[in-house]
Amino acid sequence: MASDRLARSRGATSIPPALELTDRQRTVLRAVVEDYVLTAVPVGSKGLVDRYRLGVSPATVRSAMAELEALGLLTHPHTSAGRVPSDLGYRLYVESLMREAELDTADRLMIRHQFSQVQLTSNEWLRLAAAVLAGSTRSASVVTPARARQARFGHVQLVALPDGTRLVVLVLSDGNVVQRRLDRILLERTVGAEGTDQAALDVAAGVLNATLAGQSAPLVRRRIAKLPPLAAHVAEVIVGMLEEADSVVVEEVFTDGIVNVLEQPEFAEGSKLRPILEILQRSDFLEQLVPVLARSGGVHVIIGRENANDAMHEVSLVFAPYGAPHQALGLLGVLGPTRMPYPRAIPTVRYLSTLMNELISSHYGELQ
Amino acid sequence: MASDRLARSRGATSIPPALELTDRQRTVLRAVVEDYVLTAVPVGSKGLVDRYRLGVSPATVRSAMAELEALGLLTHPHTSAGRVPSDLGYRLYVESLMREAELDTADRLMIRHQFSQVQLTSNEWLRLAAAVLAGSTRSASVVTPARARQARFGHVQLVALPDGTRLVVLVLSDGNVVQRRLDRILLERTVGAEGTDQAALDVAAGVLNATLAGQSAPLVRRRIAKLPPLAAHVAEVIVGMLEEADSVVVEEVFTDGIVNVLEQPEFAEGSKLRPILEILQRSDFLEQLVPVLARSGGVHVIIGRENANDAMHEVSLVFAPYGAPHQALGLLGVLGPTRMPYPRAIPTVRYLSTLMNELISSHYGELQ
DNA sequence: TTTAGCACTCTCGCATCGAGAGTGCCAACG
DNA sequence: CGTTGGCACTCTCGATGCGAGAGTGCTAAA
Repeated sequence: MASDRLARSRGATSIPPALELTDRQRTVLRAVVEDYVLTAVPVGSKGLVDRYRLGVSPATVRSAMAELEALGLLTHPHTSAGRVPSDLGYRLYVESLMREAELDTADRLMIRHQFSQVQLTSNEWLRLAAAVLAGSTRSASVVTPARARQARFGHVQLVALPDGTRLVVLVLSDGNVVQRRLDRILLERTVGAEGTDQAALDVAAGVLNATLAGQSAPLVRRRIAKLPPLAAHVAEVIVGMLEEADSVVVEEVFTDGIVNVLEQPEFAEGSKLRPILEILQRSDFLEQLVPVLARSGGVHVIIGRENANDAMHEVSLVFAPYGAPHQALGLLGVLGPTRMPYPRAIPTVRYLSTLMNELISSHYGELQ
Repeated sequence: MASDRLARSRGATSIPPALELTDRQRTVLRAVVEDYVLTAVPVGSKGLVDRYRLGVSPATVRSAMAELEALGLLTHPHTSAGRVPSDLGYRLYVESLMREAELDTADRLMIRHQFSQVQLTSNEWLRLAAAVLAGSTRSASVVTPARARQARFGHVQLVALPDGTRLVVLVLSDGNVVQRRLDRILLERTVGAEGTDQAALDVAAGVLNATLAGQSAPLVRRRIAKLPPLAAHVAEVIVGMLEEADSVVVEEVFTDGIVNVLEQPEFAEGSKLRPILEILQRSDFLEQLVPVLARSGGVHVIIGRENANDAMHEVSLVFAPYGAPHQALGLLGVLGPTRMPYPRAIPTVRYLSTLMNELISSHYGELQ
């Protein structure tokens, strides 16, 4: 049950199947992870016994720690420091040791209420999602708009503005709206100056709406030849708009809570948070995530070096897709130090993704 | 000529009118500022003479430095360190000592070319502006979309989508497009289920376009009573859309180059860049800037403690408005340490703001 | 199998110290 | 009289050394 909602991004660091721990080892590992996540200080045997009422002596804990270290689940910063979980240790913790801290009902209600206050189609919606994620997990959060993997024609409106410009407003089948201005000179060259008043535009829009519904860029292109001049000209523009929409996988990134990360002691040195800022500003990285998340839904956790990106050795991601299945896909998640409060982050990301799925499908109705 | 394009945000730290420097003092101050901006190391008399061929002995420079310090233009981190410009020193440098480093023609052409590649109405345009600013000045950059201070009705289209939803696509008179979904239940309650097909919507849109052109939210509201049911219902929604547009001063912030700031030695300690991140994420601060920039166009430079915000003692801003005069107003600029390459930043911000003005007015034509 | 004891190791904080950079002042010079 | 060289003085910075403290690993006993 844990494995279906969590997936590793690379097999390299997955847990060896033979890795079975004794009860004591499991208890100690759990305590070490939770203490270290809380305090950011390498944890020693003495303190652990004190704080977690383990009912055994420090010496016993020490030997358990040594075993866990031999298994690669804990590390030693140096001879005489406490233990710190390794990436593999976190992985094991996340997959089978952790007790998830679900959001309580009051939180859920409040979040739901906030979402009901803003328009689904506005960017405010995504900003809100980012703010909720960041606030609830005290990490940096990322949300990208939900987009169809292949843009399809939904509905077009052609608008003649009083200043003479002609506007194409295209509603994609995933509900997104894109617009583009028609070039005056090009327009006049193809159809002559006379035939582009609002009436003529309405006719053309009618033709396009009747013939292009649900078509992707290449299919629209194939129809162009059979259309009357004005409609054909607009259809060419529409092809461009669809192609542009296809070419962008992650068009915009909404982010919040960078300051949360800044406050973590591991990022006190400014240069350490460079990789995080880069992720948040460049969408390349998130784009790599899209296919992974699209394939299997649910929450994905990527811990430290499990990440292919070298710069992100000390960063963990907790991400989930959202959107309408087979229709539109967006990403949301949090990122912070590997020392992340997973028991909080995972349920929060999961809740938000299901909530947004739900809101989308109830608003859009049973959009074919 | 310098004073009309640069304005101080607060009079408190303005240069005393009686402050007249000898030629030597001016040369030394300029050299100190430029050396410190370059190296981030407090500059001593010896090195200054070596690097800037001042033609006098270190002792002479020392006495000039002492005079400048007495005038409040330089400071001493401690007894035995070199001199560092004070905020006032930077101010004087910016206003009368600096030789601006204009962008060369190749740069201008390249920038212009990049802008010609993207749609004016898309966010890509703003992202590009932010990227250019950040790249050219090696600071963090900020760009906000150009918005009318009061939203006015431009043109409306009502769209019946195949899935049954009804969409309001409103083009504001500043060229921005906003959209909202009509609530099905509310809609049926006011006009009955039958009268909302595309034909009926077209009629209503025609009525609205004929009566509401150029109207602001309160004026639209006054007309509602005289409209037929469907048009009246949509008009109410439009009032909401206009009011929402009015209520947001800075709706979105496009930013780039945070990593540039991160690389500056004064921000090596992570916590130092907190104020900068806050500006970039919260729009409150930028909103305060809007009225200042709107009143007098041109490039504004705010240096360190000239800024009312306490957290920004070590940060300088170089900002300019852009947009169509009396129509739409946006902000763009860079921010970095007070030790900023002003001779580069100021011309870049100025060029970009005039370029964007130009592009906007040529695209939008003579939009009354 | 668990526990207590103990020697050992390594970090961290603190104090010390000398080198180096830079200043301010003064007397001499053109 | 402005400029310059000389010189004593101050302060930071990095290296060094040292002791306290925390934590481990091992071993022998319960």
